[in-house]
Amino acid sequence: MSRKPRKNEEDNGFAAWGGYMEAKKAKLAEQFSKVTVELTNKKSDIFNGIAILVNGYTKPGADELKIFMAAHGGNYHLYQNQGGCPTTHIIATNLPNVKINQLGNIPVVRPEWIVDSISANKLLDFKKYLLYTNQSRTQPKLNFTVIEKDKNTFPTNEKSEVNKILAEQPQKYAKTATDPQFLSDFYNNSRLHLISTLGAEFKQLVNKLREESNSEFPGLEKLIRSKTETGFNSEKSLKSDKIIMHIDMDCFFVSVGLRNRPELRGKPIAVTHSKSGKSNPNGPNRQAEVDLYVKRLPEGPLPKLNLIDETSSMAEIASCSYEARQCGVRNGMFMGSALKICPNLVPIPYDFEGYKDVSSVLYHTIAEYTLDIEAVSCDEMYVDVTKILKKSSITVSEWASHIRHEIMERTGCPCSTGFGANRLQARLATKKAKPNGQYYLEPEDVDNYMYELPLEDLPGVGYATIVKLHNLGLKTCGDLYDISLSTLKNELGQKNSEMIYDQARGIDKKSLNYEHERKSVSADVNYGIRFKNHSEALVFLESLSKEVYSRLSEIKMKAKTITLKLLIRAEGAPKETAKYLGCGVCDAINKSITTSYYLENPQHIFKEAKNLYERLGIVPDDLRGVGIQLSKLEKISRTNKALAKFLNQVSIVESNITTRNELFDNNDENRQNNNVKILNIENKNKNTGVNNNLNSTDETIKQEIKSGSKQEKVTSTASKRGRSRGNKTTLTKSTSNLTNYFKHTKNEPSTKEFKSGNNSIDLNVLKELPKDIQKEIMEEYNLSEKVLDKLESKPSSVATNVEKNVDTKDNKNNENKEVKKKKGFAALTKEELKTLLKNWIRNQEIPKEKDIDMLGAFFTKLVEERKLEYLFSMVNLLYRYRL
DNA sequence: ATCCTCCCCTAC
DNA sequence: TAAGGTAGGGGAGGAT
Repeated sequence: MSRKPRKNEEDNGFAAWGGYMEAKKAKLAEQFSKVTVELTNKKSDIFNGIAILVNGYTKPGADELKIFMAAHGGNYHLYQNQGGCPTTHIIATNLPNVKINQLGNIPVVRPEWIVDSISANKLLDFKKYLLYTNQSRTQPKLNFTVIEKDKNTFPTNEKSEVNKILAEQPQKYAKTATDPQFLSDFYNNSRLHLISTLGAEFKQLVNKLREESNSEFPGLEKLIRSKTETGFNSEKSLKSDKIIMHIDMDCFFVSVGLRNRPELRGKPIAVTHSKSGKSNPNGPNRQAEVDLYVKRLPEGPLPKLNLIDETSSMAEIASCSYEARQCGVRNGMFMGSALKICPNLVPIPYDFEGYKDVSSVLYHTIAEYTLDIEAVSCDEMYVDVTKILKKSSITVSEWASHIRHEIMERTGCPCSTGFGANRLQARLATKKAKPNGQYYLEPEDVDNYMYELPLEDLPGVGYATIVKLHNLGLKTCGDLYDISLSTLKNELGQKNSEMIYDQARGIDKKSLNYEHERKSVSADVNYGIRFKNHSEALVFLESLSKEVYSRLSEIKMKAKTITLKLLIRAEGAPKETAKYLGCGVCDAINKSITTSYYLENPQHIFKEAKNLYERLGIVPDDLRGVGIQLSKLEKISRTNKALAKFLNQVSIVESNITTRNELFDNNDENRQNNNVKILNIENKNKNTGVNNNLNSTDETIKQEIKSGSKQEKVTSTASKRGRSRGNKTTLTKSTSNLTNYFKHTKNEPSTKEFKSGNNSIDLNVLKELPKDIQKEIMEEYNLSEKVLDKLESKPSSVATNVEKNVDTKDNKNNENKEVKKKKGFAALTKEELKTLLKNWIRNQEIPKEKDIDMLGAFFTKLVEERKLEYLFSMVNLLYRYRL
């Protein structure tokens, strides 16, 4: 029964690794402490010819690695083979299965390679830093056989539906969603995806900057100083309570693309995937699809479709220059169509990294003046400049010139700014200011300006709304002045009518929203979806589940509602779409379910998505689009509060140990009082269990514990079940409850478990419990002592989900051990975590704050995921090794 | 009334 | 060839 700590095993614990990184980081601290606005000084050329792509979470993080590469002559790729330049190395510490098949023959290297190379001031051999030591540099380009090989090469989940079905795949892949590489290929090339994700990122950035702000604005201070020097004309008073600025980059993608192509300035330019303006001459006849599309449009003016012929490119124009707009070219137009009205139109490729960089500079530039920013998208925001104008006493026009000049200087891209008393007026002013201009729609001009304004210029008035308004005979905002609100309501509904009614008069009651709160997370693919059968569709659904989960976990949230969004080929629509691999004319089917538990891992999401999919009874052949949306979101506990939260949930009933600090305070007095009696589980996460069969009365177990001088208040569902309780809880009763817990919270059976009727108990957990509790459980289950003795001789390994992906054969491999440590607690084996905790306690080491937070987060996760067996054994260890 | 689900619409 | 995503506001109509 002895659970003595093994000696000297794995002395390179987490703390040691942390120290390693700290030392390296300290040395290079100045290089990444600055915001990305500042260009890092070139330090060396050691990474000449190296182009890295960072995959997933790494330490140091992607932002830091990016700066390292920039400072030492290397390239940083946002997506594979960016700009036609081959990616030479993938940097990762933890590669989810979903991404393994996407890497081709590019070596996957741990980030220490970068850090160590910089420390050594020379390029070290990356082979020593390979994430997977048996990865071959000479692997041929991704094909079926390689996928098979990869299956053996990388640790993958045997049960994975993906792998099962991959094995049944035919030898040939189209560039469709059945290709394992498809999802990343698609997202790496989707402008709309980029726009969406960047938009969300910058909203988050504003939140973060506001949170971390020390209320110092160096730009503003400098402006105030220079104003007194140069004697700007001061403005006595502002024309409205507030002055709102709307700022928008001019044809953003084009401007970024032209930074390094000055020779193209002044020409009609289009950012598009199409190079030749032509599509496959053997493609399908397009007329049938166009006809059907027109047929399904609402009554009203038709969009321009006459420019589509059988071979012109249907690649969309993401952004076009003002010269192109003069010919009638518009964003979103097909390249082939645009070329017909503008034969000189010059196509330029996307530069996704450039967009990101320029956006970042834009936001950080504004943030030097104020944080009263509402991010709209990567190239557009609203800013309350009232304070800026008051403090610096400059005019709207002076400020506009100043900030536009600064943005041009720092980004190389022009922007336009509009000003007004509210966001609507500011926004309309920007429209007038463009391109590369500024305009202040002053209060006294608003009425005149609005009267003439076409209704389609109002934000929120799009195609469908304008059709309805035109059908009512309404063209301009002025036309609305003669109409009653109720007439409008019949067509447009309550809120929309009020909004348009107000806006037509220049009124906008909505104030700027500085703190953005996410309400949903989704991942949609309506391109390249061509499935022959349900299996293919489900494989894709599984990878999409992982994708949407990774987005959910990035924002540290969990969800209660999942919506499956499908596009189905419309009746009569040709099977082969006009646009290559497009979705064609479709009907949308959405189905959602609100779950009784939190969706917080990819398995949950896939399970529910699969259910919804099956319930919809789709013909897989007709599927043209798939999306998963998660809503009813809730924040997962913040990591820095995680341990505290955990300790509230699981009160450690031990004489003096009640707080986080005391838990790790290893003084002698405490050690003597460590007569651990029982864990007090206060289950606040009623609905977080993965186990749907959880008996609700067993969900909440609260126990009153007598703990030294402290006595805690109790409300227990045990009493509802008629259990006897007093204000003292005896060991026996507590243990009963604990035993009960084991019976009902088991989600998936562990590898080693004992069945007793419908109940099962994990022997490894049992083994970790205090002896007296063990005894009682064993009595209840009629287990003999021999069971545990047997176990004692074998290495302990509880098969929890936490460990499933860890390849045990790697345990002897030091390099891989180090890898695991970097992944955080969730990826450590039980033994490794045990050793880590043990070392902390034995060495009387006070763990680093971040380690404690990480541990707390990990424990909280275990509670929420109902991996209580694992949790109990870990917590128990904390006490045990203190004895 | 108020909520929920399933849409539709709009914006970038 | 081509990369037709994503979040949020809101309405209709049924459930409570």
